[in-house]
Amino acid sequence: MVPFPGGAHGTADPDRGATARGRMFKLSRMADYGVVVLSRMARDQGRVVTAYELSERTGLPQPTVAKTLKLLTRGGLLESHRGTQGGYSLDRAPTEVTVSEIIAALEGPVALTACVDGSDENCAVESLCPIRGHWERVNEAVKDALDSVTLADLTASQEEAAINFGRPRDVAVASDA
Amino acid sequence: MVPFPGGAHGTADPDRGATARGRMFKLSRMADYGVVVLSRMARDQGRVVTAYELSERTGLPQPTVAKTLKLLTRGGLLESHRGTQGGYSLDRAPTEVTVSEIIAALEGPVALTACVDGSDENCAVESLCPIRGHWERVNEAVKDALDSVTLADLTASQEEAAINFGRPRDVAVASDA
DNA sequence: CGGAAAGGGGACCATTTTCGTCCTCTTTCG
DNA sequence: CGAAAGAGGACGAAAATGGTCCCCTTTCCG
Repeated sequence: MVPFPGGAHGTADPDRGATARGRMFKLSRMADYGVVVLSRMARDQGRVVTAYELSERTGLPQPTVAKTLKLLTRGGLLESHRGTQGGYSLDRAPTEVTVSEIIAALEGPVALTACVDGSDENCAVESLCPIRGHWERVNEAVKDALDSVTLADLTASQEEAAINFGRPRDVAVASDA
Repeated sequence: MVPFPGGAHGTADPDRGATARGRMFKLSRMADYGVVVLSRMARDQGRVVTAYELSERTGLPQPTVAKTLKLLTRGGLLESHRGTQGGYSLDRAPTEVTVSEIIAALEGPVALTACVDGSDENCAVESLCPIRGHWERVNEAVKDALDSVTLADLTASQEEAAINFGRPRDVAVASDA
């Protein structure tokens, strides 16, 4: 299968010599698509675009883009217009859309472990479990972090980003908080 | 299989009516184990314990605990002692161990998308991709958040937590912005 | 000096998630 | 009323995760 290798940003990375296998906080590919799509929409903010047009413009497969758009709509990030001449529009300014919302729309609400979010069932080590509920602190921290970054932040200076393709990532380790 | 239902905190949660299926930032179960194990070790800080003892004390299966301990050791969070009378010890104070480190040891370094961490390969929508490198900001934010919570924070007032077993989750996903 | 108690490092398999696609229904414009 | 869109969900293939096991090395102790 794999219609376009590695998705939007290439997750095809069979082995890396890291400490452990994966990548901590692996953002789902859907979320990635979400941002790509939203960013593209931000360029003609307010305008109504169809899923098909967006798929063309982003280079992502149409069915996937459609799915993404549906989820973003449910999440309250897009306004949908049905019927002929329909499509989707971004009615909020990119500065008003947080990454947290985007991810929440595509992956569900923020919650790290099961015992964080109200499932009081089957904790096999109930009596011993020393954490019980303390992941919430972490949860909060992450949520706050995600709330602090907006779609606009991600979209900003995209030209620059295009130019710097292949750059050493000096950008990292910015903000203090 | 499923030797002990739902792992340390119970991930058995077939369906929830949330916007999307999953749980944003699903922390891997390994990380959960890691914290459980480390917390238990923190109780007799400095003392050397065997994987077997820890498995008994936490209620988690021995092989899994062993694996977890190995990873934590590689990650530099534990000191291991081989041979008879060997075991593991926590030589840093719980206040000096960040959640970020724990997760990194068990899941790999912080990185949200592939194009964040220096892999400049196969971005299917290279020319169109408006983000290219801007996830780094998010990445940073999350990393910082994780750096700000220590093992001590998670372990603190565990008695209290035990009492609040089954509480309504007012804490979760609170904060506004 | 040899055996038993530990940990080290992987291989391996089963289960769970994720994701990408498709199909059918509803809405709305012309 | 018909065509162009979105809504919603079912499904199947592929990938990630997790849990176990096995064999090797180290070290203590008799």
